Amino acid sequence: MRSYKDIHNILLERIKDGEWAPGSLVPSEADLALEFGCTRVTVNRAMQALADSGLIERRRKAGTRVVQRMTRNAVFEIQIVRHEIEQRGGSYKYLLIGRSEEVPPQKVRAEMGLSGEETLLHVLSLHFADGAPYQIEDRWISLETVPQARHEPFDTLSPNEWLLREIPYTNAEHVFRAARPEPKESDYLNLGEGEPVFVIERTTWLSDAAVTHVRLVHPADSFRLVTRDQHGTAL
Amino acid sequence: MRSYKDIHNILLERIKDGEWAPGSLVPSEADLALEFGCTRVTVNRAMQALADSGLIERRRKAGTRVVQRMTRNAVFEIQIVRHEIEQRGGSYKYLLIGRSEEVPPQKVRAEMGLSGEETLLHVLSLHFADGAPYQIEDRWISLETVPQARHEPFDTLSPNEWLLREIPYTNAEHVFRAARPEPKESDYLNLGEGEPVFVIERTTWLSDAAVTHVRLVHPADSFRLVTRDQHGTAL
DNA sequence: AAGTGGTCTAGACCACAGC
DNA sequence: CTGTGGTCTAGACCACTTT
Repeated sequence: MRSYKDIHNILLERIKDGEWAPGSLVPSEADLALEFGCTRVTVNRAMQALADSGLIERRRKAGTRVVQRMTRNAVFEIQIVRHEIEQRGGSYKYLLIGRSEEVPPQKVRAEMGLSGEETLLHVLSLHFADGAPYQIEDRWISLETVPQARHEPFDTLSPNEWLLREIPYTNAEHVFRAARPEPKESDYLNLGEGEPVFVIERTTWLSDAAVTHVRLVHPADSFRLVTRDQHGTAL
Repeated sequence: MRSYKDIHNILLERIKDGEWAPGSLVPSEADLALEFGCTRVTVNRAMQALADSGLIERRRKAGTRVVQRMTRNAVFEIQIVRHEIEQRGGSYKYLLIGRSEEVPPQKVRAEMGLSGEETLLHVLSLHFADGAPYQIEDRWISLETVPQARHEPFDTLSPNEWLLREIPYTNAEHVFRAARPEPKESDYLNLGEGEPVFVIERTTWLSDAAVTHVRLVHPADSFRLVTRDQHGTAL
């Protein structure tokens, strides 16, 4: 018996091997159903999986083609800083530097899509790995969207961890950059002369309502972001 | 009539709104089928989509639970550098600096999983946006996996573009870092004093056979990597 | 043993886009 | 108008895993 996963893998091989070249038309579902001795629905499931991973494009009547555009997606996982460090066997420490309610600078307001001059919760903190500064977390939290944050001291639990626990679902936008550190940052991170920093800026929303904006600053010499993408093993 | 997409969205809302809290058990397929007045298969498709995007976890007999794991995925798209620049309305230029067959340094061999001392094709080139250096492409190509590359001059078509066109499918691994530029790089990119670089290292495979390893170096002051993740709009 | 998800079949109707 | 994909139903059997 051939499952739709089997069929998916067979079709995948044909694309990989170039048997079905990029841009070429592949047989119709009905034909493939005949070939594999199964229902059209089963073939459909296999093809939909391939379409989801972006390897084929399907249009009614026009049929199914192997994609020509060869853009690839890379996925990386954002997790709690503490887990990130502990997973590598490192020892983790958290330090709260400051916590206050302020009107954020224009730049932050723009990122979060805020119009007025509302005050947000501003939390500045440091994360350490094995005793060395690992990350500055400079965060703004919307008290309108997340009023519970007002009562959180953030003295032992980082905003990063608290938010990921509390907020059930979000959309996010990330910016990654290399940069020269600001003097303060250089100080906090205990950076060597001329050492750049790796900056991640993330804004998250809960159904169109901005939740938080954070600037994460890492020493370049000890930080790298890694992804491992396996296009073929999905499903 | 309720399609599986409708059901998917309804269930998604329940997770977003916290009606189904993280870690909680959600009703069985049979129950939901009753609620929505459709077949269990239809509910199954909706739930599988949610499981695929990582929002729920399903185990036979144990049932389906909203995930507690607090990680988020960010996705970015790898595309041809030329398109990246032209899409922003910039003018693109390509310059080949060097092309030779060499034994790569140990570090590259390790990344690509090469054991022997085989010679690879080494191509060094520059990509310009609006006349300014945008990216150094320092690339090694396996002539075993991609023998066609031997006959490519790469004088007008970049390896980046050629490979993305020719190689139908790969797995990839990325490393992102901030770094101080090497003197040569600083020279090629025409960097200001003390300006760091943003480095992407990518290795790709075609079914376990290493295809290529590339080091992409960008001036930090003019480069940022952006992702926009919409957890909810998939499917 | 029993409950839950995983998947298949056979047949059907619809939606869309080329012709 | 017709071919192709998109999806649903009703019923069935199987595969896990927990009890």
